[in-house]
Amino acid sequence: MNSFTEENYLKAIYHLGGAGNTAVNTNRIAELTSTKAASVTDMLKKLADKELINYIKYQGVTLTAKGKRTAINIVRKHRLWEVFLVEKLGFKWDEVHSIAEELEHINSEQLIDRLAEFLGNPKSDPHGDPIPDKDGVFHKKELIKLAELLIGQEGKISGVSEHSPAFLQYLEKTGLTLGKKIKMKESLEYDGSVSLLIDKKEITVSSKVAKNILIQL
Amino acid sequence: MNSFTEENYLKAIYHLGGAGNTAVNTNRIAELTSTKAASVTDMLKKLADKELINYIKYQGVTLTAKGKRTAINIVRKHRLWEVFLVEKLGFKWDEVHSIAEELEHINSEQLIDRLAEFLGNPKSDPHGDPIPDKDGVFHKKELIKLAELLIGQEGKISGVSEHSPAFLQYLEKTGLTLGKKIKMKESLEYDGSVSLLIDKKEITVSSKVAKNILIQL
DNA sequence: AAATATTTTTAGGTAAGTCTAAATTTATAA
DNA sequence: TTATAAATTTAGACTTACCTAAAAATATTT
Repeated sequence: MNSFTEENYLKAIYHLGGAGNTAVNTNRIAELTSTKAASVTDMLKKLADKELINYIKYQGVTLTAKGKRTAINIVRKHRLWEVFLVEKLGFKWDEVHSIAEELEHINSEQLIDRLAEFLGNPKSDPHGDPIPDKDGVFHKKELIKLAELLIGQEGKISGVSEHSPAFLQYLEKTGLTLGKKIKMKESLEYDGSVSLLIDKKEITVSSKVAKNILIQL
Repeated sequence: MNSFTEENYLKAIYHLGGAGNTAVNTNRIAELTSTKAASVTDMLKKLADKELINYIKYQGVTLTAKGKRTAINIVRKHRLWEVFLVEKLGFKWDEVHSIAEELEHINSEQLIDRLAEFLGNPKSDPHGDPIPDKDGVFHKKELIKLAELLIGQEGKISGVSEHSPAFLQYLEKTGLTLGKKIKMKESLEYDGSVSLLIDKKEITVSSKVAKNILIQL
C-alpha cells in the first residue's frame, strides 16, 4: 500500500508526462506538489525502492509499469468522483477539483467499481478529461484545439486543457460549455482570436481561450 | 483544522462517552484507537492545548463544547456516507464501516450538506444509528432493547448496538433486518433467550442477540 | 494503613515527510 | 573550454504520531 503522499507524487509525475519516455524533472515535481526540490529527491528514492519509478540521479524520472498503473488508478478515482460531485450532488465544474483531490485517496477497489457503475461508467469527467477503465485503458477519441479548427468546420465542445476556476467560470458565463455544438467562422491572423457560431449567435474569443477549448469533430 | 489522527481520537472519546460528564480513561482510548497508552497521553495534551478536551492528568478526559461539536460532525459524516454506500452503491450493511472510516475525514462542509440533501436528509444510518443534523442535534426517538420487550408487545426493528460483520450477517440470514415488525412471544428465564413473531413465523434468539437488537415501539 | 496492582505519565527514541543551507552535478554562456 | 548559472542532491534538523521502558500516581487488597 502506498501512502497518501506517495500517491500524490506518482500522480504529479504522471501529469508531468512520466508515463512516456522523456524524464520528468525534480523541480517541476516540487512545483506541482508544492514542496521543495530536496523533499522531492527524498521521495524519489523511496518510490524507486518500491519500483514505482525509474530514477537515475540528476537525470529525472519516468514511471515503471507498476507506477503507471498506480497513477492511472488515482486519476480514474479522481475523475469518477468529479462526475459524482457534478452529476449527483449538483456541484459546478469549477468547484470539484479540490474535493476530488481528497476523495481520490480513499482505498477500496469495490467502492470505485460500484461508483463507476452507479455513474453509468462515464468515459469522461466534467471537464472532458478521459476516465480510464479498471484496467487503465482510455477509451476516448482524439480532441483538437478550437484554435486549430478550419473555417467552416463544425464540432462539439468536449474538453478543456486548463482547469482554473476563473477560466471555467468564464466559459460558463459565455455559454461555452461541454456538449455545445459550434462552427468556426473566422480566425484573425492579427492576434489569433477566433469567431464562432454557438447557439446561432456569433461570439469571439481570444487566442488563449481558443487554445484551451477542445473540440470533437 | 484538525488532523486525520486528531479526529480519530475525538471520535473515540465521543464513542466512549466523553460528551457526558464522566471522564474517559486513557487505556480505553488506547484500545479503541489501537495505540498505546503513552501515545494517547501525548495526544491528549495536544487536544487539550487546542481546547477540544478537558484534561486533568491521571483523571481522564471529557469533550469541551468545541470538541463535542467536532466529534459529532465526524459521526454525522460517517453515518451519511454509510447511507450512501448502502442506498446508492448497493453495499450490504456489514460492509460499509471501514470505507466510511476513511470517507468521514473528507473535509468539505458543502460536500456533506449536499450529500445529506442527495440522500434525503436521513435520520438514521443502515444500522439504525441516529444521524445528527448540521447543528449536531439528534432527531430520533428512544429505542429499547429487544430483550426488554414485555410479552405481547409489538415493535419495529430499528437499530443494533453491535456492528460486527458476524452479527450483522447473522441478522441478515435470520431475517432480523431493519424495519421488520416483530411481536414478543415469550422470554425464557433460564437463559434469557427470547421467542418472537416475525413475518408470521416464530423464531428464538439468544439473550446476547436480544440485547443487541433495538426496537421502536 | 501498608503492600501490591493497575493506570497513567514521562523520558527517550523511531519513521515519514518536510525544510534550509551547503555541496555536487549538469547545462549554458563567454 | 573554462567560467558561471541552474538544477539536483546531501547533510542535518524539525514536526507529527507512534513506540518501549521506567517512574509516578491512583486504586485495590490484605
